[in-house]
Amino acid sequence: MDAHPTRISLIQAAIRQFGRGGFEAASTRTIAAQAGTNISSIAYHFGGKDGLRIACADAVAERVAQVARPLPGLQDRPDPRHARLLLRRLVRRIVTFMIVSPGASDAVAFVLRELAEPDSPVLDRLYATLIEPRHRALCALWSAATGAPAEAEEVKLAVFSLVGQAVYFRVAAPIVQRRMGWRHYGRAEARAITRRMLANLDRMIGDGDG
Amino acid sequence: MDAHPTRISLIQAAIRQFGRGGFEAASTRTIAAQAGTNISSIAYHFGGKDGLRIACADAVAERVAQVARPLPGLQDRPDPRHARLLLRRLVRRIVTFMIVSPGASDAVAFVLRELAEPDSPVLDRLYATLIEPRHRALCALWSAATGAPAEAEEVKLAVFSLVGQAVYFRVAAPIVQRRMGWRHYGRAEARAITRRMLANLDRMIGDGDG
DNA sequence: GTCTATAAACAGATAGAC
DNA sequence: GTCTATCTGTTTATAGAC
Repeated sequence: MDAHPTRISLIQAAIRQFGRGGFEAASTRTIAAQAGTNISSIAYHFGGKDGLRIACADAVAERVAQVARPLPGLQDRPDPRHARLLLRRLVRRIVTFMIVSPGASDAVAFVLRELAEPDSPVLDRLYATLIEPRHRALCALWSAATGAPAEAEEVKLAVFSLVGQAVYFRVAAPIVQRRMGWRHYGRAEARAITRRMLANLDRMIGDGDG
Repeated sequence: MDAHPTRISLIQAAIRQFGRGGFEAASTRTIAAQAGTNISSIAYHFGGKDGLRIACADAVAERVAQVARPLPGLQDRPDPRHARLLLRRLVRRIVTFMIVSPGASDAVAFVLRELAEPDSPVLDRLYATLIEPRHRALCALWSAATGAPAEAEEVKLAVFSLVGQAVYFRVAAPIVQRRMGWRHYGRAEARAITRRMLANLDRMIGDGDG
């Protein structure tokens, strides 16, 4: 909420550290040092390490919400061709965000770690603010593109399949890059991944019933 | 290598703990207690916590190698229809292994954590023994099914897309289950995921050039 | 091989100066 | 708000009894 510079630096450093080795592996000392401030600032601004964790979850959720802001409203139901176009645009945006934007690696790793932990203290928060609304929106678009009901099991699983691919390309980057012979994720690599994911999307949507 | 019972118990407990909160979050005390032995056993059998980490990586790689043993040899090149059949069978097997087999959750989480860490001490090992050979085999099958060259960029990315979906369904299980309204991953849930992934596979392979 | 006891380094939290 | 200093508990590693 607050735009205090120390607060922001701490959150940024914490997402990085939490994303790399996990919450418990990151030490408040390292985070504070990387943020260019003192350890006690964490207690002052967030009440402790756990408070910092929550603040990180909120920060990521808010950042993603801003990137995904111009999503078409759920109320207007586009025709199949338009829905497919919007889905393609979203896939492009997701891949671009995840692959090329700096810092996305740590943010995605942080979120996935929290999502994987069954009793993470921020799981409810992330699900309600980040996962659920966006997954629901994608299901609605998928439904408009294919004609299947938006809340059908098949549709929900299809959307998970799609985002799962993107998440994997980001999180498993070290081995993907090694297998592909890539030195890093740059524009060319992002383009190749985008091409593949768009092809997957088109085929999964098919000509109707998927 | 050794079949010493304490060794095995320790590895099993360690994979579980490493998979849940990450390597650094797991304490040797907890691991030893869960294995029903003393902390010092870790130093004795593995030289220390790092040695245990390596032993875990080898254990998972070996276990997967056993499950994936009856893979068709790379030298014989099946015709497209047969290749598609084999791919479908492999998808079934992968989902079954990941979703329903007990303990797979922790093993997958452990491996993914190591793969995500760019300078994990066991990344090279896991890549060489677990990732590369299996990815290569899948690419060969994909090639046989579609006609595309096995080492083409598109093919390698397609295979990553496919396994990425399965990994995501496993690792992000808490939110998948919440969104799907599932209480856990059982036979019915595994069947639904398998159905979706087989549909994805069929469409991605298409009628040829994918 | 498995245990107890302990060492040395590290963690997060906090009291209080400024 | 930010710092230093310190408290308390926990970490891994290890020495040595059995």
